[in-house]
Amino acid sequence: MSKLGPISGFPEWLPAQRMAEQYLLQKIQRTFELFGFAPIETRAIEPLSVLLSKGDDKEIYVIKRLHEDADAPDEKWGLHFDLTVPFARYVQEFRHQLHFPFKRYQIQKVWRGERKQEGRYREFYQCDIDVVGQGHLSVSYDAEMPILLHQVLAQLPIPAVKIKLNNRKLLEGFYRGLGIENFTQVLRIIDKLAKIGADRVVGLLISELHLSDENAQKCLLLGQIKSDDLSFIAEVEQLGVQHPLMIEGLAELTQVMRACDVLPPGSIEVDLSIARGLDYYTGSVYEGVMLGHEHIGAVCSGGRYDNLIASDHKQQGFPGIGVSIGITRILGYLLGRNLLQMSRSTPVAVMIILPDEAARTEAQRVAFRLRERGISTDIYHQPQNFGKQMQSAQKRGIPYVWFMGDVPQVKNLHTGIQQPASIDTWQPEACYEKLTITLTRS
RNA sequence: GUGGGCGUAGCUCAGUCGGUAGAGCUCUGGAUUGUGAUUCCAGCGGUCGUGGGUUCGAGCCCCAUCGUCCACCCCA
Repeated sequence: MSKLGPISGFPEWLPAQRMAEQYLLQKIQRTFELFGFAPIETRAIEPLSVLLSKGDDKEIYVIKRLHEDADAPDEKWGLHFDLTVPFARYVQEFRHQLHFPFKRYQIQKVWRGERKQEGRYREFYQCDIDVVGQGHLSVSYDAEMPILLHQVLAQLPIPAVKIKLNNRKLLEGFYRGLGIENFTQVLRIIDKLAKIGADRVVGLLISELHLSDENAQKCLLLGQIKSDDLSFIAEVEQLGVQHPLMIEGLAELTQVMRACDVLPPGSIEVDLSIARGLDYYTGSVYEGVMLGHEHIGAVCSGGRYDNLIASDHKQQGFPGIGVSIGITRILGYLLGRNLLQMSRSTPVAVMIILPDEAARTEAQRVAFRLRERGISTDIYHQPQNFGKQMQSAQKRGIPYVWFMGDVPQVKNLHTGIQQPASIDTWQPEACYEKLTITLTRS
């Protein structure tokens, strides 16, 4: 026991906080299923070769047995750093048993070796959905993603999330139309626009990538385009760049924006500075930020990947699209700033007051019956003043206490109302039955 | 990994020029001998992150180290 206390980047919550986390995870899971996604879980580890093939320079934790033979085979494993790469491997492995287009969700922990900061962890949950097609995948799925994100996030007790939308083909075509080759480098710099501003972006494009003043300006102008309607089309065309890939991207983006008409105003916008990770995205890309809390970065993100899942020699490939919700980032931030109020720190809905030891048998009989009826029930651990017992219940947020007797009574600790109650019919009021979470301020 | 800020009670922090360690909240007990939240009283709780140095004397000054936060990098 040399190392006690927290390990940096590996959060551990108190019961009330974990209940809040489970609450969010359950809401998310239910919405994923509403949209027709099926659950899977992949193992925590993958061969290093799988992780490294698409992972760029991710910080990966390598797994090793303590008593591993010195001459053990070379196969090395690592903890997965996201859920998309393991999913790609999974699809390839089980492709003959899956139905395409395959819609799946996956809610699991992932691990990254990055340095801890607010909103940034080394062990955290990702809530991931993806759709994978065989040979072809309709652009209508590109539109389903932001709609789903909005419907999931809008019902959670968190600040409003704005989803930003872009398309890699549009950007790449535009840059190619200008004769720029190092596409991903330009993306990397344009992506910083919101953070470092227009002047420094242009400066970097010229100094680091040796773009001409004119090209740097055009890249900036493209990156500065934002709109919550279709006006971005004219703005892009006005820049006078021609390229087939750009036209294609523009058309896809338009189709997605049109489909998002069902969303309330202000919940989505086109933002041509959004690039996302530099690795496998090929078309639509998404990123969501909490309004008023943009500094912690994206709380959800994703995009289309047409080449992530390698094709069978003669067969067509498996284009996919997906998004991920960073529930640990959201929750860690809100809890760290005390922006969430949980109504209780235990699932218990009613606690039975224990007058003396002789009453324990009766208390257990009452508890048995209430639990049988699906009511989370606990018995106070020792005989004590009723005041003490009630105070204890109140501190843990338990909404009701139960007084045994010839005519049993139940008291609501929120309202102070005490009434006769029967173990066969009493129900907690709906608003007190389960944990409630409220967002304070913001 | 690189650079900067900060480490004092469980939490938030004060601590003057270097002179024996403080407050609020929390927690425990009592006022209140079976019905809570308010109020009042008392108590518990610190090797001042750690190690070294300067000094008659260090929470305070110096060095190192660890932790943490911020920026870079990258991302949920």
